[in-house]
Amino acid sequence: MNMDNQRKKSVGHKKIEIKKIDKASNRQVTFSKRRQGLFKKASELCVLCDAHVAMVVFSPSDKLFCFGQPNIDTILNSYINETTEFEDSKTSSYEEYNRRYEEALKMLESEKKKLADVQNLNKSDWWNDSIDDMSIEELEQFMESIKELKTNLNEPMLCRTMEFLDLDE
Amino acid sequence: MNMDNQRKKSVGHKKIEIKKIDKASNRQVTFSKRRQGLFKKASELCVLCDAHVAMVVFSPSDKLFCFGQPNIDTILNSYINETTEFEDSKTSSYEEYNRRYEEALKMLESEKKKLADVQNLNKSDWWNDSIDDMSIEELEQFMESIKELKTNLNEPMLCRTMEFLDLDE
DNA sequence: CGATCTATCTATAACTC
DNA sequence: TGAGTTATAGATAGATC
Repeated sequence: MNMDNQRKKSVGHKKIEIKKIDKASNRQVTFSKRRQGLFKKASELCVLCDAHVAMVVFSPSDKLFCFGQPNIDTILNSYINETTEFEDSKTSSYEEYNRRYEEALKMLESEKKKLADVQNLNKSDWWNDSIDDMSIEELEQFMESIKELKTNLNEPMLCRTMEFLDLDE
Repeated sequence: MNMDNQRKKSVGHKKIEIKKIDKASNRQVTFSKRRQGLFKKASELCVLCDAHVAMVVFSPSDKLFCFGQPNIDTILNSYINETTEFEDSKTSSYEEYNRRYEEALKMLESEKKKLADVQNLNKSDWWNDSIDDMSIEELEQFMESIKELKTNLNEPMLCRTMEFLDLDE
């Protein structure tokens, strides 16, 4: 059965016991490979099943890896909201403060982002941005904008707009 | 090679394409199985490599599943500390968390206020403004905007834009 | 390190009960 | 539905470069 062991380039992978890998170098290699695999599985789960996954991984050497589909912070936010809803008064104060702190931070981040967005929008440079950078939602909103704008346009303006859209190139 | 197909109890698993599973029941089944598999892999990674993993999963029907080794909140907290600029990530006292929570709340309030101000300042989103209020220069600039925008629009978007401008009323 | 290889092990798609 | 079965697809341990 293994008479030709001598010509095998590799023994293939052996069954391993699930316990901490002793040798640090091996542990690091295995971590890299399996972390990759884990993220791949997570992304497949998202695509196949329309699920949302957020994952935070600290390596043996405490390096940070994240995965988030569609967006890690959004999902963590949902998680925090969902869990704080239930366990309002029965969690320990420590955990409770942790949660509320996290929540506040997340909201802070989100508010900052909104602020940045608004300020950006008002830089009056929006028309120079490539639409390639727009998300679906942004595009939808953009279409809505165009539509509403139209109702505000007077006749001459509309004509000129049409011209521009139609003519060059 | 497959002469005894008729006695196979199962065809085994077929290669599948990674795209959203159409049939909802299949999607749910696949979700359950793969979610289990994902959590198992995560736990193996933790044990084998001494890693820390936190995972939050929302099913297609938005049911929540969590995984955390050693503890999901601890890890998420580390993640938040790591990704935010706060430097003292190893404080752990109750008072410290409380202080930071209050601090975050204050910042949150301030950010919200700024946001409100900015939005107020620009109150009307531009597309809701009547063009009656625009100066000649603004109108010229607006036309230039439309023109430049057009060069950035892809075909489908342009069509939809034209539709909107053309259709109603 | 990190990429590649390959024999094996493991996860799982389709099926049955 | 949920749990079990089977054969195949996919992940990966150990080696090599």
